[in-house]
Order: sequence, then structure tokens, then C-alpha cells
Amino acid sequence: MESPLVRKLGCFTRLSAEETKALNEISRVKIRRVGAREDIIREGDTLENINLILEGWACRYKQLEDGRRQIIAFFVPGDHFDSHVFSLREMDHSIGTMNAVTLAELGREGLLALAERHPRIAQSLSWEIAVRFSIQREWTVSIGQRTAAERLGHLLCELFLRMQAVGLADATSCDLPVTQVDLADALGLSNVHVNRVLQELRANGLIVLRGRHLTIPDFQALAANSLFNPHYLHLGHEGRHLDAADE
Amino acid sequence: MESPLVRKLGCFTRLSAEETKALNEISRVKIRRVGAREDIIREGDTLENINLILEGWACRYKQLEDGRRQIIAFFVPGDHFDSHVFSLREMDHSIGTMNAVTLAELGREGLLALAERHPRIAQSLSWEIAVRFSIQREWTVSIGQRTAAERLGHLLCELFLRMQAVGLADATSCDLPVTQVDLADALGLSNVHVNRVLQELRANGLIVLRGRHLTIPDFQALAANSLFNPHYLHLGHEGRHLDAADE
DNA sequence: CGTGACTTTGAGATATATCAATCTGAGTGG
DNA sequence: CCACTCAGATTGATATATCTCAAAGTCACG
Repeated sequence: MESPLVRKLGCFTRLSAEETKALNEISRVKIRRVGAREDIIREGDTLENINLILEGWACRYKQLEDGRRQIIAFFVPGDHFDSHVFSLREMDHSIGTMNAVTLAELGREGLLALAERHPRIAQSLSWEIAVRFSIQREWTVSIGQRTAAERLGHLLCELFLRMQAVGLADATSCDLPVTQVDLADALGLSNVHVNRVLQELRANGLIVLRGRHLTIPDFQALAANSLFNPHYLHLGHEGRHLDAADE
Repeated sequence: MESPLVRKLGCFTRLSAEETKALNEISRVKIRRVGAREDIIREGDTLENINLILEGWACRYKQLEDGRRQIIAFFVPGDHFDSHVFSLREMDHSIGTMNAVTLAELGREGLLALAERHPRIAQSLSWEIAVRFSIQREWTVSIGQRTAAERLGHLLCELFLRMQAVGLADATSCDLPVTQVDLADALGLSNVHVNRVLQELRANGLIVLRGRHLTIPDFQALAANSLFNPHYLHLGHEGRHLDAADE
């Protein structure tokens, strides 16, 4: 079984068989299962390991004193949290699961050693961090400037492409294991409004969303409607080059 | 003259005289001046150097097709952009100046070599990136959840502390070389509304803002009013320890 | 002392929030 | 296999934070 991390890093650079094997192996050493809607990491914790998601979705979130919650990022399989946080004393936010999640706990040292031995792994891990940062920037743009419909459409486009990048989407659809309240907390909207905008997108034939499964019949249409430009995900740049060379 | 970078990294770890000297020297090699309201880097550019701000303010921003602009981050002296972007093909956003800016262009190799020779420099640079990421997350929270008054107050608290961290603030005030339109674009508000909220904060005695200079007479009061918790800036953790040991 | 950039004011307009029901459907126990 | 339950989705009615447009004021600078 191939680790979704391999799949994702493969978007950036072609990994050798040896590198792939090493990554798959390190993902198998220490597995942990967490139920739905549980916290994996709490604000104030100190981190010992890097957690890699093998199955399920999680999110980074922060809660204000009065209870308002903002989801700061979603994690899908192949994502990990959070190498660079090691520089900080303690977590300034929490990480919780959406549905049931399977994690690989990568020892910090193990991964660093791996990166040292395989420069392309190091390179693609730093690519991954840069992309994550880029996504965070785009969320700032979304919440700051886009209308509710654009925001929602934009988020769905992003999540769909990210699922596709790890091989968890078919041509037009993927799982979306989040509630409307979650979407609202991620977009800075009320759940009532999310519901209404969702209906509007459905009415326009831009999405089908039922039972935690999302279908985007015409991606271009939804993207255009949301001012979505996939550039910020930096997917498939190197990958596409290599693919082209294959043919 | 001490580089503001030294000042800032000193918040995290005590640098040796030798490390300080090395950082000051590398900041002096290649200096560049850019006028107010100019772009330093444009979307689509590829990066060759790391630019360190010695004087003046800049911002990261992104513009939607229809002209809406979101300021994604402010850069004050001591900040640099952007080591981790090297992993990406090309910039997915632009960087522009607020007022006149003096930059040090650090060669990528030079800095990497420096980091290799001095592990504490490497460590504090990675701390810096982690903090920047944390700030980006907090902006997401702000724009998503806080009211206009909280948002504005929160941003002013942040900028004041960041200026203080590089020694560019006195006990209650610092420069703030941005227009109300800039604040609006950073906060996802209209400039008219920023103006009104600014007046409200003034009326409540929380800020004095005139001629690009900000005074916060009672920081605690403004912080409380804005649900501002400085933890996310991760300032002075290690620093405080060492200070304590000094006594 | 004029010009342009920025700030301030006023008067509506509207996107989105809030509150409170009601509905739906998947899972549970009897 | 049927009621029950409960989380989540939907609806309706109303409130409000914030936006838009347009004009007028202020101030630094040449």
C-alpha cells in the first residue's frame, strides 16, 4: 500500500524506487487511530513527533475566548503537521479530526535522517511546506475579499484538487467529510448562510453535495464562478514536465 | 549600526558576538533602495536573493482579476522575504513597499553558508519562519471571526509589538507608515469603515493615530478590547530565560 | 497657493448574521 | 422491523454590521 505522502511529494519531483520505499516504510512504523471529532493536539502541547495523515481528514483550528471558532486549515491524507512548529515552544492552536483518522507518527529524527540521506525528499518536503504556506495566504485572500459564494466555491475547488493530488478523487468527485458548520467556521460565515449559498451553487448546477460526497460536474465553471486560480497550489509543475518526458 | 535582523533573532536566542558580526556584515554587502508605493517583486517573478528590510515597511499582497486587493502580510525592518519560497517555481503574489524602503540583498548561498557555520543562526531563522506562519494563521482568525473594531485593534497591537521587537518603538508608540486604504485591504474592510472604526477607537482613548504615527496609551486596554493574545508572536520566550539567568 | 493624496462625513443599500422552528435521515434499542 | 433519538440540514423572519457612492474637508508638498 502506497503512502499518500509519496503520492503528494510525487507531484513535485519524481522519487526513486528507493526513496519511495523508504517513505512507505517510515509511514508504517507507528500507526495511531483517532476517532471522529476528537482533538489530536491541543493548544499548549509540545510536539514530539510529526504526524502524517494516512486516512481521514483533520483541521487546524483556533478558538477565541468567547467560543468563536476559526478553522485555519484542513488536512487531507498525505498532509502532515508540522515540521516547522518544532522551532516553537508550544502549539498556539489545536488540531482536531473531522472523521476517523489514521495517523503515522514519524519520529522527528527518523524523518530528518531520511531527508539528509535523500536530498530529493528534503527538497520535496520543503516544497510541501511552501505550498502549505501559500494555501494559508490564499485563505487570507478568500476570507478577506471574496463573497460568500466565491469563498465556498473556492474552498471546494481547492479541496477537490488536493484530494485528486493524492489519488483520492475520481474525475469529478471526492469525499468531503465535513459538516456545514465546519465549512462555516473555515470560511468565516454563519452555518445558515453556508446552507443558503450551498443551495445556490446546487441550483446553478455547479456542485452536487450529498452524504459527505462532493461532485463538481464542471470544474472550470465552478472555478470561474469562484475566481479560483490553481496556481497557488503549485501542483504538477515538475510532475507535468516529467510526465511529458515519459510519453 | 546593528541590523534589525540581529535584533529580531535575538528575541529567540542569544547570539554570540561572532554571530552578530557575521549577520551585520552580510546585511551590508548589497544594499538597494526602493521608493514608496513601488513593487519589489511581482507575481510570476523568480527569486534569486533573500531580501532583508533594513528600513521602511513593505507588504505582501495579491490582487483578484477584478481589482480587489488583499494585503496578506506586512513586513517591518528585520523581516525578510522569503527563504522558503525558493522551493516554488515562481512567486504567486507580489511584494510592494509602503514607504521608502532600504533592502539588503542576501545571496541565497551566503545565508545558507552562514546558517551552516552557525547552528544558532539556522535555528533562529527557522524560528522566524515558524512565527511568520503563525502570524498568517492569526490573520485568518482575525478576518474570519473578529469584528471590525477587534480586527483593527488586533492588527495595531501586533504591529506595535513587532516594531518593539526590533527596537523601533518607544514605550507606547511607533511609526505606522500605512494609509487607511492599506489597513482596509489588510483587514478585508472598506476604507470608509476603517475610518469610522478608527474614530471609535480614538473616542474610547484606545489609540492616537496622526501623521503616520501610532500611540497606544494603554496596551492592555487595547489588547483586551481586541481579544489580542500575544502568544502567537512567540516573542521573548527563550530571550526571557536568558535574561533571567543574567541577573 | 494650487494640486493631489488622503481622510472624513452623510445617506442609503445589501450581504450576512441571529434566533427559533421545523425537517430529514442515519443509527439504536426494543 | 418499528419507534426513538440526535446530529445535521433547512426554512422563515428580522436585525445589523459593513459596503457603496458621492461629496466635502484636510494637509503636505512643490
